[in-house]
Amino acid sequence: MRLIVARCEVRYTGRLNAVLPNALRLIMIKSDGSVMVHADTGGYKPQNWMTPPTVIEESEGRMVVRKLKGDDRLDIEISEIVSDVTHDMGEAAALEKDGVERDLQELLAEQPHWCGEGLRLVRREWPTDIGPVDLMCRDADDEWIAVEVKRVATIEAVEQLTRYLERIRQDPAMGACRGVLAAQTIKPQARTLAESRGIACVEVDLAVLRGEREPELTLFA
Amino acid sequence: MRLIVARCEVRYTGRLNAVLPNALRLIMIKSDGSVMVHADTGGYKPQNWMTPPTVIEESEGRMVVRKLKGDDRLDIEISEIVSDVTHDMGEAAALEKDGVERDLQELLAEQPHWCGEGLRLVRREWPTDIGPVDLMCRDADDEWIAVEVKRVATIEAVEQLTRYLERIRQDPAMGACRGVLAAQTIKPQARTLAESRGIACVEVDLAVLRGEREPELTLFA
DNA sequence: ACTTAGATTTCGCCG
DNA sequence: CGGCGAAGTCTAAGT
Repeated sequence: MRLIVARCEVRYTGRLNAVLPNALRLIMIKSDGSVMVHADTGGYKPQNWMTPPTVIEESEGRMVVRKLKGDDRLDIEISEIVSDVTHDMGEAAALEKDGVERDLQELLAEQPHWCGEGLRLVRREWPTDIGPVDLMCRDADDEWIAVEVKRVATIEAVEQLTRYLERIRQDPAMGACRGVLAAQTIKPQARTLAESRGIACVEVDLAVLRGEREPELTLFA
Repeated sequence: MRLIVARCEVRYTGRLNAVLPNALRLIMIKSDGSVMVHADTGGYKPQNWMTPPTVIEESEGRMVVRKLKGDDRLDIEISEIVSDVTHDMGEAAALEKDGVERDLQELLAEQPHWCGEGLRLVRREWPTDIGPVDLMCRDADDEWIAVEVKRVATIEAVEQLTRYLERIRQDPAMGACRGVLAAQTIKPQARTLAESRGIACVEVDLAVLRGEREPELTLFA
């Protein structure tokens, strides 16, 4: 990884055009060809960048980064170099995440009763022609239930599930299929829209699903 | 800006849990409190990070970054420091962009005929109770046309325009309002859904709108 | 303070 | 390789 602290002006042309006026910034060049231009503020995001695969040309006071395919182009004009160091970092193992939507879906697939009493799983990722339904279940009366799983459920999740239900119900055998929206958090507006469309809402707790915590019972029992 | 190259192990707990095994990485700390952990590959995105506002505690071989509000927490355990430098960068002027959705909307507002023959603009950002329609126009027959502008139009853009049309048509005077989806790129599924709902699709070219390029005519005229 | 919509979204999976 | 959906999305703007 190469770290250059320099006074520079940066131009990006490609999907749009963008200009960074001359100022002191960090230019980070990774060994995979990624180039990022960071200011000392602005958090997280580089002010300008190019993702691999790239071709980097360097000449006196100038660096041109091109995308291997396409017209994207980053022009860095360097007027003063404060520091320029390179570090060999070797391989860094990838990030291991836990608690994303997929984990939630897996846990609910194992314990579908959290989505509704007496539910049993028929299939995960039930295919429709507009995409897969997260969980397809049947209840004690053998009625079909389509479950959409989200970490945070917004109005869009309700629209998504509505589209699926529309398609599923076209099959006469599943004309009575109901919808359930299961999420760690359900936005109030999403809940309102869902209920107005007859879609049930279930807020689930990851720790409870894992048996690490008791489910909260009625507050004033 | 402080740049630390170090062998470290990083744990994030908050919205989810994530672990980065011990390896050589760059720890970037901006003066606004942003903390990013970058590997030498992986482009653009830090492997782990915390956006401001943060509180940073540092002790021997350990750094704890907490969000000022909330339970988010980054634990960096440092086993070896290769380099640790700080640079005063001052202020860096912001990025100036050109070619984002707003520019597209402005250009189409000036030349609404690209959205349909004989169209004239009534108003940009036409207000409805669920948000503003990008462009509201009338055609040669004085019929209303609601235009949704996107850089890249997905199925969500169609849903958005559909919601607007639903509301607009509740007004008896606008009961026949038509919808047009205008974008630089329209995804196939979005086009299919739009057309099945009677919404017209128009792909527009920024360079053509600016008169920098001739519109492509029929290929085999 | 909270919500909504855009982004050079990026990223990963699956066809 | 393209399309689609998730993301610790992030970020800016509006209410």
